[in-house]
Order: sequence, then structure tokens, then C-alpha cells
Amino acid sequence: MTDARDPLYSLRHSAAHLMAQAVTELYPGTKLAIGPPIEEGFYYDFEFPKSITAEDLPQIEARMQEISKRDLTIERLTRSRQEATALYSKSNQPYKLELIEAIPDGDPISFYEQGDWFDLCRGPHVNRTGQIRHFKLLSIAGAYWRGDERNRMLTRIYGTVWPTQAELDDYLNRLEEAKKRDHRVLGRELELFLFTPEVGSGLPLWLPKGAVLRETLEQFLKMEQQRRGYMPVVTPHIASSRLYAKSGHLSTFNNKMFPMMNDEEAHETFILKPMNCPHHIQIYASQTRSYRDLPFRLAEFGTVYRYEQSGELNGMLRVRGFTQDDAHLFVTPDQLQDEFKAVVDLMVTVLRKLNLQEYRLRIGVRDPEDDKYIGSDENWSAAETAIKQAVADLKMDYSISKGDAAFYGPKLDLMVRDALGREWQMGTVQVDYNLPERFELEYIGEDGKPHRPLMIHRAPFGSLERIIGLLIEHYAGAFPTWLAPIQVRVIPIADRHQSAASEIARQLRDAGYRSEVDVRNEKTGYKIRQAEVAKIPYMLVIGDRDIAAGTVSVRHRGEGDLGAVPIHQFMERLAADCN
RNA sequence: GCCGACGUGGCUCAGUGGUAGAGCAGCUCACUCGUAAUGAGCAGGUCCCCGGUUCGAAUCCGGGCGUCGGCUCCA
Repeated sequence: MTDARDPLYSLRHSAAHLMAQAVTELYPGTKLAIGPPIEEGFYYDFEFPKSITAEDLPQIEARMQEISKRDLTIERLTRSRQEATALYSKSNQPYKLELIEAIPDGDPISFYEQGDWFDLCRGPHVNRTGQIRHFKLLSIAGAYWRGDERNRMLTRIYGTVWPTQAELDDYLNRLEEAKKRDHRVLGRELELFLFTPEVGSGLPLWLPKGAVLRETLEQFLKMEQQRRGYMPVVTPHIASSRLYAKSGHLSTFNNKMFPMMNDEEAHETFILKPMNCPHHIQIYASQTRSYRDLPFRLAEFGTVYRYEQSGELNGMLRVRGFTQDDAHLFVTPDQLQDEFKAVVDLMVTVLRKLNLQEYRLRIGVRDPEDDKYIGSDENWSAAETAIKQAVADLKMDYSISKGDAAFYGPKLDLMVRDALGREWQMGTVQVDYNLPERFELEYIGEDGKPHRPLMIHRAPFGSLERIIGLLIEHYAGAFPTWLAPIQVRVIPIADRHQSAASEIARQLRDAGYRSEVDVRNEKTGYKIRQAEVAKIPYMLVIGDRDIAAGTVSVRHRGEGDLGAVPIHQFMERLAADCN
């Protein structure tokens, strides 16, 4: 949250102060760091004299309520640098002293005071502590001073605050809803995937139902890509370290790669691939290419391995082995704009299919302070210009994010909002002048002379792991019919209806639908309940009446009983659902 | 990686030094049933792992592994 004019900004920032005051009163000697407002609340970082736990939060919250009731006036004061420094030296607040040092000469040094408590702060704030009423402390966590892991670890307390009780309740309900949709929980309940310590952290095992989901997404995208002139390739999961030395990964991506494998006999070192591009480049470079061959589009669902820090792993959203819906497009400079736009068009098609209608574009550019990037400044600015221009031509809005580029080039990221309004990073397109240079790629132009192509790296889903994590939470596990691992469950009422039910399931499978029969000796109501819990889109109840009339009794998940229709009529409905 | 919390049958959890428990899921049997839970019975656990303390450890101590919340929002 950055807009200081937003009234929520003041409220949240003031709530952070309120919490810091409560903490100071309860735990004298606590050192204060920073406490800004954030997207949906606020936090404050403290160095406590002795460590606290989540069990202490209710007590802090109660004290906050009490200070709110005191209804103290919140006042802004300005102090000279000398006075400010003296104030914090006396009260032993090293973090505040460091913050004062960072304030440029000439800028005012302002404080906000409420009762006998004050804090160095730019403001603005609400006028009285009594205006801060509808808040809740949420969690406690560690955070480095200034976000730098070389610094001391502080204790951060997160909270949320809203203008009204109704808005607070609404927010807390949304948190509850998010918890119910947690893809890690649903992934287990719906039997989609599994992690075991024996395989290793961040290395997912796809269960049959998850694999169906994954293959369905793959098939959809493969079809779109085939239509758009992509060619499939398949490359190995490992490569000689020489390949990655040449690409620059070895020096710039080193800390993210799994330890290397040594083949001492062959005097060779192998690397588990962290990206597919060098492999695809080998394919491009294996022949002399003509300008007539370009754009040359190589696509692969390529599995890559990255050694993410253990604490960063998070279900399917952050894993160590994952499959990108990757492709590399080798183009002439003239083709760049059109190809780039075609990629954005493909991405929009994918979003529409997945019913993710709310999204924005983020252009990730270099952080000039960082030296992890390869290639010349000219290449970088050419690539950046190309992306901005293509996006401008498409009349799409974008934001710029410094430091979010890949090491070989800037990128355009697709930021998607799910059903709960949460934002996720999905697909990405990157323009790359640098790897073609490193690998000395060429094509023969109309002039009969060699020229250097450009590369576009792109992945509309991003990775199958992440997109499926996103989709699970977006749909709360209730996938649309075309994606659902089981589309139809046939439910015979009694034993004597089993063969008719199996016949119906077989007909559906013959027609290409995923269907199964619940043959257990259970009551119909119970089988329906279990199918609903399993979030299967269609249930077909088969009893004497249906067998006599040649119909199936259709029930849709969430919609209830839809009545009896002939099987062919039900299949038409299925087909309409799946197109 | 770092800080903190947590780790007991497939799942959710109870059990705080004295022979491991419940509900759900599973299996078996009976019931043969028309749109969100039929009943009874059975089975299932090296209490994450390794070491230590103790007559005795799920429980206490140490180490490891795993999971979760954070470490990006900079007075």
C-alpha cells in the first residue's frame, strides 16, 4: 500500500502505531523498527527483550482496544536532527537512529505522538486513537531488519484493520474462504498430488486424477500451439555443464541449481537443467537456417529443476522440480513485434479458456544496481523497447517492476486475479538478444549473408504445477467439466442396476468422457453425497424407472436433480459443457 | 538458508513419565434402497527419525528430517 492519500492508509498506519504503543507498554525495553501499512492491514517489526509467541497476541490486542478507548489525540511534531537523535539515544532505539540517519538533510523529521508514546513517522495518521476500532492481530513471524538476510532477525506482528466491523468480518471471512480453498488441502482431498519426504521436498508426485488434469491442460495448449505453427521437441533433463557454461547459467544461476553430477571416467560434469532454452538453442543451431525458416517455434513441456531455498517451498506454487509449458521462438528483428503480439494473443486465449478474466501485465526490467545480468546495455534497452511498444500497440495497460527481469532479458509477466481477488503470477514472455549472441546463432537473410536472430521465451501457464495450484484455488476444486478428472459418476440405486450403469459409463468413455460407476452397496443418498464432496460435475442415477424408460437421471454438482433424459441428450449437454 | 510454531492410524484430532484412544475414511456382513451420511462387526499405529536422561519416554533433554507462518510493501 503506497498511496498516502487513501484514508485506509492512515487508518492502517495508525493501527501499526497503536500496536507498537501496546507492545511498548506491555514489554518495556522493546526496540522498535518499522511499521508500515500493507495491502490488507499492517505490521510492525520489533526486537523483544524476550521472545513472544502467538499466544501473546490476544493480550496485545486487548491492550490495543484499551488504548483505543483512551481516545488519545494523535499529534504531529517536528524535531531537529539533533533533538531526534538525542531522543532515541536516550530511549535506546538503534533502529530508529538508523532511520534518522537515512533521512536526507533538509527533510523535516516528524514524529507522531499519542499520550506519552511517540514514533518517528512521516504520516499521515488519523486524529485520535478512538478512530481505530475494528482490528485483529493475525500472525507473528520473523523478518530481517531491512529485508536483508545478513541483518538481525526481528519479530514481526501482522494485523488487519478496517473502517467498520462489517468490513473486518468480511475480510476475516475471506481469509476463512481462502483457507478452505488451499490447494495443498484440496490436492490431498481430491487425490491430485502428493509429496513424500522420501522423494524430497518440493518434488511433487502426480496422482492419477492430478495427472488427468495436467494432461487435459497440455492437450488444450498443444492444440492451440499446433494451430499457431509451433513444432514440438523433446529434450533430456540433464546436460553437460559445458552447455550451461556457454549460456551463462553456470555463473549467474548457480545458486539455484542442484549440485552437479560428476562423471569422473568421462571427465564430464552434468547438470540437472534449470531451464530449457539452451537445449532448444542446440536444435536451432544444428542446421543452417534461412530467413524462410523463421519464425522458428520450438515447444516443449519441459521439466526443469531449481534448488529453491527450503523455506520458500510452498505446495505446488513453489517447487523444486516443475514442468514449464515452454517454447522458444527464433525470429528476425522484423518479425519480433508480430510474434510478440501473437504470443500475447495466445495468452489471452488461454486465460479465457480458464475463465480467468481479470489480469494485468507487468514488465520486469533490470535493476541497475544488480550485476546478475548478461549482455550489453544496447541489447537490454532494445528488448525493453520492443516489449513496451508491442504492449502499447495492443492497447494494454502495464506496470513496470524493477529487478523482475530474467538474467538474459526483460520480461512481460501475466498477473492474474482469481475468484477471491487474489493476484498470482502466471505466464511470462521474454525478449532475448543475449543468448543468440552467446551461442552465435545465425540465419541466412535475403541478402545471402548471415544475420543474428532474436529469441522469444514464453510460457502461457508458467508451469503446470503453478497453474494447477492456481486453478484449484480459483475453482475451489470444483473444476469445469472439460477439466474435471472424473466428469461423470454413474450411481446405480440397487445391485440389479449395476450392469445397466456400467453400460452407460462405458458408452460415455467410448465417446471420450471420463466416467466411472459407484458399485458399492450403499444408499443412493450416500453415494450422491460422496460424489458431491468429490466435486464431480455430473451424477447419473440409474434405477428401475430409467431402465424402463431408457433414460438417465441427471444431477449436477451444486445444481441438484435435473430430471431424466435419454443418454444422447445428456451427451449433448456434456459436449456443450466441454467445448 | 534464517526466525518462530508444529509433527500421534489414510484424514481431523484427544492423550504431559506407568501396557496408545475417538470420529471420519477403509474392509466384512446384513439391508436392495430414487437425489448430500443405513446398521453391526473387523482391521489399522517403530506416537517423524537418531541419540540421551529414567526402573520406565508419545510425554523430559540434544541433534536431524519434514510441514506451516513469514523474511517483497521500507519513518
